[in-house]
Amino acid sequence: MPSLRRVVLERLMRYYRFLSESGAKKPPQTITSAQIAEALDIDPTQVRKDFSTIGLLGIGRVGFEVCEVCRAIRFTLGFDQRHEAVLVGTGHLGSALLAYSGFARYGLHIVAAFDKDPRRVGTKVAGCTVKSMRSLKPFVRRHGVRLAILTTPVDVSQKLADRLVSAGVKAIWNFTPTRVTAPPEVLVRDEHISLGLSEIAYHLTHETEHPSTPHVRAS
Amino acid sequence: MPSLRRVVLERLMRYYRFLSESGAKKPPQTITSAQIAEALDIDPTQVRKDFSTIGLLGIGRVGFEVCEVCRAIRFTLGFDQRHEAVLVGTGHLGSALLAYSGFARYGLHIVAAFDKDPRRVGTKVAGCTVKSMRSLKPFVRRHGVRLAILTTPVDVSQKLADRLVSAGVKAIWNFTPTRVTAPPEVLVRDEHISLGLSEIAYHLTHETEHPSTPHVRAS
DNA sequence: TAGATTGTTAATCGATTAACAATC
DNA sequence: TAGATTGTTAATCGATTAACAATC
Repeated sequence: MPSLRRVVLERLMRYYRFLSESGAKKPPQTITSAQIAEALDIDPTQVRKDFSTIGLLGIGRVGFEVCEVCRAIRFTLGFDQRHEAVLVGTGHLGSALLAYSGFARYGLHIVAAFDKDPRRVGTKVAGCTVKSMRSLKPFVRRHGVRLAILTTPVDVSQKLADRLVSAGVKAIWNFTPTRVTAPPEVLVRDEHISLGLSEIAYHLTHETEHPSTPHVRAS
Repeated sequence: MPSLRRVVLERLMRYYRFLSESGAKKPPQTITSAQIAEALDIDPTQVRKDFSTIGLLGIGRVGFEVCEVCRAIRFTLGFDQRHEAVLVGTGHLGSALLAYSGFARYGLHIVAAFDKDPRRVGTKVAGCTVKSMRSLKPFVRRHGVRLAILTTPVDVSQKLADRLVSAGVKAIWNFTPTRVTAPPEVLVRDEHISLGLSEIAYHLTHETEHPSTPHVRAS
């Protein structure tokens, strides 16, 4: 299977969230691409194409089996695998992520938290004991952790990333406002809140000028 | 000026962050599109095209004046305006956003926080007194607030959005994992963390299979 | 069977990149 | 002036949408 583009992965996630949630309420056995498209504001052809990309075949005149779709997406995105992560920076955002219980259903488990502040080291955040930065690299090595979540305040991001990469992580989920680079084989996903802000601020500023601007949904 | 696409707005934000940060250290008067492109991993032509879109002209053989670029981006994205926002939901993530001091430089000011939990109402979070949900609509109306930040746990998002829209907000910044819809003139920007997770989980799952996959940077 | 829905190819659309004359 | 850099048009690339025969 060729490697999937980011836009496709994100749509797969949206399908999965929609189907697994609505399935929880009242399980419909099957669903058509048109119904999914309607709910998520996506073109029905796009839905069928995405499904076909991950090897899902529908049934003519009927649609797709919800369970089968969910299973295929879980398989493709690797939700049934166990992904262990370390989190660095136990400020507000770090605590929020530690406390978030929704990750487990996607196979993500934060196994340790680290902080530079000695007053925080040893305390518990969301049931997770905060470790000192000194123990970061050995921990990652010893446990073979492949994902690091960066929620440090500022400016130390790149150095931290370098250390993590040399310790062996294969992906960095960067919530700091600083850009981070890594070798090609290490995925860096930036979640800069300021990117969202650009769209918000622009809209609020120009909203009165262009009342008829067609609505473009984010995400 | 025609309305700018999301990708353009996000690139403008990245230019702005880079130029205003690097300018803080050691102010170079001018910078070339190639230098910006190099730093941000963007095509130099793209940089020039974006600048030309917002009416910025460079100087042949020299490049662009950093201050002028920053000013033009600030003007276009509306950072010099004052944007007031209410925040709904003072859990971990809500607190993190309230405590984040970086918004002000983009003109964003969170003027009030609201929570359903009576035990939280009246307490202070990051210097902001938490108000009851009953007072949300009147507050938005009275102060003419145009942006709402949603950091509630789950499932109440759509109802809340409807109330906020009827109270007059023009944009919703949605950090909840639930999809929210609004009339065309109201911008909804979703910051679903799970979308990022799709890319992370996929990479971690398939990383060993495709060691030679070209590196695509996020953000 | 008839008709709704799929799977896929072709057409369109938009965004990115290349090329290059104009400019300082 | 010579040469580096811009601004813009044209070419490419990729993603989305339309069309429609195949299918259940």
